[in-house]
Amino acid sequence: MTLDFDPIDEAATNWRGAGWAAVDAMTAATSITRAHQILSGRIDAALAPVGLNFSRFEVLALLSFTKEGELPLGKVGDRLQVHPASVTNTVNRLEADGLVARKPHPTDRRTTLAVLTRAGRRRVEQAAVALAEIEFGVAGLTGDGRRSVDAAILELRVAAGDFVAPPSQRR
Amino acid sequence: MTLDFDPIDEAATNWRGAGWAAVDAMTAATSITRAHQILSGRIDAALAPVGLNFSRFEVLALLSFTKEGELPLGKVGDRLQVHPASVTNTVNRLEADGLVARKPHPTDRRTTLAVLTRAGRRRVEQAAVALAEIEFGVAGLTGDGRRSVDAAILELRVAAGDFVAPPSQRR
DNA sequence: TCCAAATACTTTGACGTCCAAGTATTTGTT
DNA sequence: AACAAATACTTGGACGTCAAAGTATTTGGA
Repeated sequence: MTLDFDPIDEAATNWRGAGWAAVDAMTAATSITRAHQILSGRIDAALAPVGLNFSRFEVLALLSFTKEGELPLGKVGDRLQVHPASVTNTVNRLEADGLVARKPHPTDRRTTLAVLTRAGRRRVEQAAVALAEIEFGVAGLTGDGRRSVDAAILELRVAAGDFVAPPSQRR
Repeated sequence: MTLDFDPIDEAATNWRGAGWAAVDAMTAATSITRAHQILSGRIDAALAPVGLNFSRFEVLALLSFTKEGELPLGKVGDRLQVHPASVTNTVNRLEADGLVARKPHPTDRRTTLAVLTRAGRRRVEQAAVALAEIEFGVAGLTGDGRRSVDAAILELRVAAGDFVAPPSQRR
């Protein structure tokens, strides 16, 4: 299945040949798309034995960082930048596995809290270890590569309005 | 919805606080994941008025680069790095829209060819223009940023075995 | 005080992706 | 020549994502 040429390089050549514009933008977008494919495959493979996928892991990790191990579902969606319906779905599955529980908000009855259970806390620790072992799928990226990816994508995220204040200090 | 802090920066702080390893790998992976989210949202939005999504566009573009405007479904999957079942699904929809047609392979009866129709060729041209207009969603990335993303991800793709020969010359 | 608008979550449905299994055909070996 | 293995595609099922609509509750004015 391995090709004997760089498919992105090839695509760039084809685009130029067809007289299509924005070739450098196309290669950047394609690179990012392919990188995501690679990472997500590796990450889900590493998490499968632990009984999680990346979405579920992200929710558990987020909860584990809070003081009480709980957060309104809406906040979870905001922080992870996913659709409310996806949060509902993810929390449903985590709840079915006993890794989080739903709890009514003490003062706002519209709101539901996701609470990390003891099992959930154990599980997220295992998952963090599993992910660290595979370096989050970025094995192959050098330190320089990682930093330049972070920096470049920071521009993109800021331009996309992910957040407003300048980053305090990215290390 | 816009946060007043960088969520990835925040995550890095939390990970360090929890004593979890591979923080720099985590931020790189998260950056790429988020970048993909941003791009794919912008790209699909730009393609929707044209009546395509990115997968369908990729298939049409690939076909348009071939001499005859046709390719076996398996080759399509190889080049676009997607699962055979996804190719079947995508081609089904393109066929329903009259943008490609299926045709038996002249000598190998196991194989099916996807052939670009005249409507398909018109459509892919429109889509290419629409994508160029939004710079493939990477507006916000400078030229330097695009080049460094390409270069870094090239390492990753090579390490992942996407292709074997060294890139001829990535500009 | 009252009520329209905003907010929070869930439900339903359309799509997309992958895996696993099934069918058809070709290849490679004996 | 015969047949097991490989190849090519499709089908069906599990999951994930989002959009739109529905329900419940709270907010902010008039």
